[in-house]
Amino acid sequence: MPELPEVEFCARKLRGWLDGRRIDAVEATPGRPLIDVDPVALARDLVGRRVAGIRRLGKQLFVDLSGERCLLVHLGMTGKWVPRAAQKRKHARLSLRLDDGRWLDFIDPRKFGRIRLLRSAALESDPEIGRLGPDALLLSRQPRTLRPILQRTKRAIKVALLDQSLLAGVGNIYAAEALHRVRVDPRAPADTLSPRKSAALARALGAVMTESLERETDDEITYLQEARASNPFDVYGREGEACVQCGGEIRRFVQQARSTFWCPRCQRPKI
DNA sequence: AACGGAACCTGAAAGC
DNA sequence: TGCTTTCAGGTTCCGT
Repeated sequence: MPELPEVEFCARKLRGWLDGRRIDAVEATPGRPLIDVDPVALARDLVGRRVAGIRRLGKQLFVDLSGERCLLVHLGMTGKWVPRAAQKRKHARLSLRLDDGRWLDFIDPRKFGRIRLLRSAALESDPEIGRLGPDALLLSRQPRTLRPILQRTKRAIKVALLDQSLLAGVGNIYAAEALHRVRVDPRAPADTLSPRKSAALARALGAVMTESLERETDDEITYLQEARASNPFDVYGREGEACVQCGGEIRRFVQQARSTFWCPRCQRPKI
């Protein structure tokens, strides 16, 4: 599923496909992932605009457009942008024809994505955007800045890492991977991590996300649950297998209604 | 504030 | 084989 590295990968691809292009035609299907947007009105509002840049904050994508507009895109669980090959892909929800004649399709089988068109001036005051914490990848380069963020909550560290208002971009997979790498119990209260562990965790988050990003070489990203994907992770999806760090058995439990994978042997509740 | 649970969605995989 | 159930997880919302 798209977490920060997958969204960053998407942003980089979009820069190549979209940046500087003019939108000449639009096709959109009503309902999700369009939120409170009439497809016809959206098309009318998009056509003729030129793409001024692509930005990312956490899992949010910002396609900056001429005329002080911004197309906000959240990939949700299954969203991805793909250049159209022979014909429009199944599950295409929004399609853009660019001034090079090519079509770009946003496909999203499960419709968990979100797409909105906003005035640029309205971005900061938007509740969804304004609430986001600092970007996790940027923060990982200032490892000591994580501690004060974790000090703000007593919730379990795994749960805190998924809170986008504390830190933007970390999802279920990378939270588990980073905690495993620094051998922190996912149940440990966030505010009990020492300065040393907090900094190590920040670096581990940066490392696991960067490594994932470097694995992406194709034009189209393959999400983990899709048929062709093999599991590149140390603990995620590896219940019952041996821990690569200590040989212990990887276990799974449900935390805040989602799976947490961990090694009870090397991720001890010490802190 | 924190937490559990449900809802939103569909396809793949597992179970029968 | 074919039908049914379960599971996946980003986000929001609701009740406790």
